[in-house]
Amino acid sequence: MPDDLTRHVDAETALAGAPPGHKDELRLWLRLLTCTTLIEAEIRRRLRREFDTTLPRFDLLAQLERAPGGLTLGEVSRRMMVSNGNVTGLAARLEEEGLIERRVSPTDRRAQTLRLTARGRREFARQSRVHEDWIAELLTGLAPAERAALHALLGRAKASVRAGLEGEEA
Amino acid sequence: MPDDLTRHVDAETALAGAPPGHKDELRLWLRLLTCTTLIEAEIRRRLRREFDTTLPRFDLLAQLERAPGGLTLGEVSRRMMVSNGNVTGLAARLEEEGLIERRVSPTDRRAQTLRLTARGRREFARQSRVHEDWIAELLTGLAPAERAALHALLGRAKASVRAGLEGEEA
DNA sequence: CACGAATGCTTGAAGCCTAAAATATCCGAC
DNA sequence: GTCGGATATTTTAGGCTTCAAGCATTCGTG
Repeated sequence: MPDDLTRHVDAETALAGAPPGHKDELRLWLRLLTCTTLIEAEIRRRLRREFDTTLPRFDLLAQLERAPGGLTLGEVSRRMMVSNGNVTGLAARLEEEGLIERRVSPTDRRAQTLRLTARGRREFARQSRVHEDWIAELLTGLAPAERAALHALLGRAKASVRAGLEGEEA
Repeated sequence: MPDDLTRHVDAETALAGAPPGHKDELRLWLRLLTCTTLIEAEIRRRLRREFDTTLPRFDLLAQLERAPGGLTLGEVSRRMMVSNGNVTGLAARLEEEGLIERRVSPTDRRAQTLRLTARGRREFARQSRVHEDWIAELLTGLAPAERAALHALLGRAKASVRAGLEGEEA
């Protein structure tokens, strides 16, 4: 008879019916979270120091940069994976700073389209050039093959998570 | 109706048509961020729904659970990778809820040690059991070998990022 | 012992973020 | 046309988060 693995598991876990050994997944998640947090904190710090701006502001500008026709607040909210109310405030601040402008949609009076102003486009170009270098710099410790492998595995992880999200199986 | 974040399109997908070029590292970073954000948002949502709590609260309890002797606010702040002021407020709320207690350190009157109360220990046990299952559930789409490979690559990424952090080259 | 630097924590101002409720508009079925 | 459900946005209340400034205490060094 091979090892009796159940002897190493406490009764409570065994009774729960769930397969034990979930510590692995937990460790993976914690490491994923640590990596992201480290990079994100560093990028935030540099954005603040170099450009006196924040990551959400930068992200919103990035969304608009990629959508020359502009985006509604709702589209921005979906792409940034944040709430609608969040975008309302963010857009208000950016508009106040003259980086974006809002226009009521001609076809739908409920919706407003956000666009970069000339100044916003200029400012974002300035920021994004440097931002891209920062990211590359932080990830230079990985060989190209490692980056490719990591990208692929994260793609698998993303698919797994999406499959497990509630309210998506219907 | 509340915002339904699960329906949101992630930033990376929205970027699929972005101008090509030299953006491997950027794509990798965006995918990493997307994965983390997806999991984190789902965990936050479930914590709120099932336990009427938040991720930072849960994380702080988790830190204390792992440190039976208690931790000072500063140690908690370092382990959670958040600011001191953040922990001050978080601890105040948890203490108010009776889940943790604070005690002035006998050896250093500046420092305060945080500990779980009996109730805090019970509550965290209840939450963490389920939390662990959630994580495992979200990552079941990955084969064990994939999880191991991802864990290793993230370890490499973490090392790369740490090497690139400012003020750490000395 | 004294004093300046370092450490532990708190406070305050500002911004980020969510969920839920409220408002306005659109659209389709009758 | 009009009514009801869906959609786009804003508002509100509350929590999270940071940075910077400030207070209290400790430590190292002269």
